[in-house]
Amino acid sequence: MVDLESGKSGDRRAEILALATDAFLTHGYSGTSMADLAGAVGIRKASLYHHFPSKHDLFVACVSEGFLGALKRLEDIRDDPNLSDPDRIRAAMEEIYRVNTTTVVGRMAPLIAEVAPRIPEVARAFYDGFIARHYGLLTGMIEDGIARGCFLPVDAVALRQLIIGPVVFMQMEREITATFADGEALVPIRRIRESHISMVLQLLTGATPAFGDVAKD
Amino acid sequence: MVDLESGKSGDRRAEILALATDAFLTHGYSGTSMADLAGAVGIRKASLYHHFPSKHDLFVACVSEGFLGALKRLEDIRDDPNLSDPDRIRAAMEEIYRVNTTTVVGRMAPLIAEVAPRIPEVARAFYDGFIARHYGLLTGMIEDGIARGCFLPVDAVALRQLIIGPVVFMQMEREITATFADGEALVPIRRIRESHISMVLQLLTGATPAFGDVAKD
DNA sequence: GTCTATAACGAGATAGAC
DNA sequence: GTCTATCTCGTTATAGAC
Repeated sequence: MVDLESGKSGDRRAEILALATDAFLTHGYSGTSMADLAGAVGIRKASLYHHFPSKHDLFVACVSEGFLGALKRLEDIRDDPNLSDPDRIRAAMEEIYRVNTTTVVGRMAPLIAEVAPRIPEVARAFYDGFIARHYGLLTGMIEDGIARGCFLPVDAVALRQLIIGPVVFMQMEREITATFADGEALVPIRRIRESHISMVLQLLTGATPAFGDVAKD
Repeated sequence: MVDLESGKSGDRRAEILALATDAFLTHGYSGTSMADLAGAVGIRKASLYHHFPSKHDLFVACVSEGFLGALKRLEDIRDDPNLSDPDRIRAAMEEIYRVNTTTVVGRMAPLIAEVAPRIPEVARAFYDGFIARHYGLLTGMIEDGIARGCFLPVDAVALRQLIIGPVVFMQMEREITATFADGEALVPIRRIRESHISMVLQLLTGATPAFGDVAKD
C-alpha cells in the first residue's frame, strides 16, 4: 500500500480511506463526523480537508475505491480451466463468503442503501461496479455449465440471488448481533456456508449430497 | 387507524410513528432530523416533544411497535391444519415476501444494523422479537415436515437462511436502485420469487419442478 | 396540544500561521 | 501537511405563552 517512490506521500490518504470506510460502515454516513475520523487517524479535523475537499468526496472515494480489485479473484475462478463446473461454483461461493465476511466491501450494501436517496451517484457506482458484475460472473458460470450439459436448466437469475442473498444477510445479522454477549453463536456462518454450497450444487446437478455430512465448525 | 372513541387522541402518536418509521428507513437514524419529521407531520418541531420525550425514544418506539403483529399471519400458516407441508412452506415464503416488499418492517434490518452499535437495546429487541421468531417458525415448519417424512432430512438452519436471505437482499437492492431510471427492471422480484419457492421446495422434497414453467410477471 | 423563541451544542468547512 | 481559531449553520431539546 505504501508508495514505492517516496514511502510517504499517498500513505496518509490510504490510511484515511481505510479508517473512514470502517467508520462509515459501523456508524453510517450521517453518524460519522469528520472530528471522529480525525481522531481515529490521529490528526486534527482541518487536516482532513487537505486530503479530501469535503465529507461527500471522502465518502465517494471510500466506496468507489473500496470495491476496486474485489472481483479479481472471482474472475480468475471463472477463467480457471482446471476447475470442473461444480468446483467452479464451489470456489466462487467460498470467495463470495470470504469477501463478505472478512473484507469491508461485502458490508457496503446496507450502507449504500441508506445513502442512496441522498448520494445516488454512489449507489449507481456500487451497483454497476460491484453487484451487477457479481451477477454477470455468477450467471455466466451457471449458464456455461448448463450449456456444457453439466448443470440442469435452472433459472440462473434466481439462483444467483440464492447464492448472494444469504451471505449478505448473514453478515448483516452479524452486525446486528455484534453487541450481544451470545452474538457469535447466533449466526454460525461457517457451518451454514457448507450446507449452503451443498444445496446450491444440488439444485445445479440434481445430486443429493450426504446430509449428515456437514462441517461441525 | 382513527381512535373510535374520540377520533382524536392517540391518532397523532400513530401518525408520527408511521411517518417517522418511513423517514428513518429512508434516510437512516442520524439522517433524519426532528425538524424533518415535524414538517412531514405538519406540526412544529417542539410539538413532537409533547408526544415523545426524545428522538431516541421515538426511534425505539418505531422499531419496537413496528414489528408487532408482523408475525401473526406466519403463525396462522404454521397452525393451519388444511395445508400440506409443501404448501405450508410455499405460503410462508409468500408471506415473507409480502412483509418484506410491501410493509416497512421488512426493510428494517439494514437500519438496525446501522444503529446497533449506538442503540444496542433496539438491536436486541429486533433480533429477538422479529428475526429469531421468524427463524423459530421456519425451522419448526421444516422440522415438522421432516419428522412426518414429507421432507428430506435437510439442514433446517441453513435452509431458513436460504429462504430469508434472498428476500432481504432483494429488498435492499430495490432501495439501492430506487433512484435509477431502470431500477424496476434490474430486480424482477416477482419472477424470482416463483423460482425461489420452487428451488426451496425442490431441496425439501427432492422433486424436480418444470424449470421452463416460471411465472412471466 | 400546539405554538414562538431560544438555549446549548456539534456539525461541516475555511483562514491563515507554522 | 498539520496546526489553532473561527465562521456558519443545523441539530436536539427546553421554556413558557396561548
